[in-house]
Amino acid sequence: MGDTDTITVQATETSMQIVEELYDRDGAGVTELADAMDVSKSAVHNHLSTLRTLGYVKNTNGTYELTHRFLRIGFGTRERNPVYQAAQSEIRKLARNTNAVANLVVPENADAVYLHRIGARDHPISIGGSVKLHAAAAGKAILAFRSADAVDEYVGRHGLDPKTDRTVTDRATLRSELRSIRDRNIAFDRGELDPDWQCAASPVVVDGDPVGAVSVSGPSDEMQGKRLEEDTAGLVSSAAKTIELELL
Amino acid sequence: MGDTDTITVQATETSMQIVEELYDRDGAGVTELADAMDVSKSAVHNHLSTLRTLGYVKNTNGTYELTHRFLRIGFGTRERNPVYQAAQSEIRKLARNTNAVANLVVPENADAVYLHRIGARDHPISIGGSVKLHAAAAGKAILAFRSADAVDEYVGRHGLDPKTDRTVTDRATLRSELRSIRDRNIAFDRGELDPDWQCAASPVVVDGDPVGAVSVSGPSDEMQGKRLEEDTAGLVSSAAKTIELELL
DNA sequence: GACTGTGTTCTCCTATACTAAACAAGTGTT
DNA sequence: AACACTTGTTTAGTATAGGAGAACACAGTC
Repeated sequence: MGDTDTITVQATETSMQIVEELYDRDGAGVTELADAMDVSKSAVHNHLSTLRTLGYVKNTNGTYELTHRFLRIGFGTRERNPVYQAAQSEIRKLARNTNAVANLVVPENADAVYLHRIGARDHPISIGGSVKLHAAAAGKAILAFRSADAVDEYVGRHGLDPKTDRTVTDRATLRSELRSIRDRNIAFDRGELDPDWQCAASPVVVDGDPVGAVSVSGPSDEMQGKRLEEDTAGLVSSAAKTIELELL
Repeated sequence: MGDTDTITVQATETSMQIVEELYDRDGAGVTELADAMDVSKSAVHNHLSTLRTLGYVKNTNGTYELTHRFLRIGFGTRERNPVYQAAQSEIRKLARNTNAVANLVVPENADAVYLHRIGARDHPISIGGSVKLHAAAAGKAILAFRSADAVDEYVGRHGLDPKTDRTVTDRATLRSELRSIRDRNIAFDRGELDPDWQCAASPVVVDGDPVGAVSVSGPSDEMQGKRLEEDTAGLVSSAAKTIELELL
C-alpha cells in the first residue's frame, strides 16, 4: 500500500523527457538534448526518429521541434470536459463585466489547471498551466470543499511550498482560511501566487465535489479593496453558481 | 536514402498508442486497452502507471484518462508560432466581417493543421485537427506556392485521397488549379472536404515560402456564388496580405 | 586540407519491456 | 450470503530490443 514510485517503462520516460525538453527549449538538436539529459546521442536519436514517425516531432532544417499533434489532444480533452463546456460562456461574461482576467480552473491531482482564460495580458500562468492548489485563490476554493482528510493528505504529500512571501505556508492558517472560504463561498489571493496580482475565486461544487473554480484576477493596484472584495467577489460567486446549475 | 520505416523504440510507440487510444475512447480501462491494441494486460498496466507518474495520465475512479498536460504543450507550441501570433487579431476581424468561420492553417509535413478558428459551430475539423493539403482550400493555397518538385513529391508520397466526391484526385487537375490559385492568390473549396461546406482561402507567403493560409468557410447554402467568390475572397486575401506584412 | 561541429549508422551486450498465469478486489446475480 | 464473472494488479522468467560507444558522413570554418 506504499508508494511504488518505480517507473517501469524507462523508454517512455526518456521519450517524454525529450518531449518536455523540446518544449522548454523550443526545439533542439540531438547533441544538445543528449547533453542536457544524461543519455547517449544515439539513444536520443532513436527516440527522436520514433517520435517523428509517430508524428509528434518534426525536423525543420536540422533542429527537432514538437508538432501540433499535442494541440489536438490538448484541445480535445479540454473540449470534452463538462465543466469547461458549462463554464465557457459564463467566463466570457465575467471577463466583460469585471473588465479583468477571468479564469476557469479544474483540479488535477495536486494542481489547479487553467482550462480557460479571457482578457489576459501578462498573466503569470498561461492556459494549460498549473499551480499547486494551496498557492492560488481558485485552488484554495477547491481545497476548501474537499474533506479534512483529503486536505491533510494533500499537505502531507506536497507540503505548502511558498510562491511568494504571502503564500499560505502554515497548516493552521490554511485550515482556518479554508473554513471561511467554505462559509462565504469566496477565496481571495492577495499576492500569494504573484506579488503583483490579486484574485477572487469561487468553487464549482457538484454533488459535494469541487470539480473546478472560477476566478477573476487583476494587477494589485487595480484589483483591491471594495472592487475586489465586493464587486468582483459577487460576480465571481454568482458565475460559479450559474455553472453549478448548468452542470446538474 | 529510402524510407526507413523501422520504428526503433517500440515502448514509445506502445505508450503513444495508449495515449491516442485513451484520447479516442475518452478514457478506458486496462483490459479494454489491452484488447483493442494487441498487447498484454500487464504491459498496458506498466505503460499506464509510467504515464501516470509522469503526469500525462490520471486514474479517476477506475478508468484511466488523459490529463491536461497535453493542453499546456499544445497551447505553448501554438503560442510560439510566429504565424499564429501575427494572424490572431486578423482572424478575429475576418470572422466578424464575414460573419462566418475564419481559420488559420499552417502546413506540417503533408497536413494542414488548424491552428486557430473563430465563429465555428459544427465545423468538420476542430482546432489542432488536420487535413491532407490537397483536400482543403487552405491546403491547396499552401501547395500552390510550393515548388513543382515539392508538389510532385507530395502527390507521389501521399496520393490524392478523396474526402468527398468533389475532392481533387487527378494530378493534372490539381496542377492547373494550383496555377490559377497562384495567379489569383485565392483558393476555393466547394464541398471537397465536406459536401456541405464551401471555403475560400489565401496563402501567407513569407520569403517565397508558404508558411500558412487564411480561410473562411460556411455552409454551402450560405457561402456560395458572389458572396463566396467576391466578398469573402476579397476579405480573405487582404487578411492574408496583412499577416504577411506583419511577419516581415 | 586538417579541424570542429553536427547528425547518423553500426555492433555488442545487458538492462528491460514484454508474456503468461496467478492474485486481488469489486459487482451484481441467484 | 456465497456465487461466478468482472475488473486491475502483481509476480516470475525469458527473449528482446534499447542503449553505450565508437566509427562514419557531412557541413561549415579557419
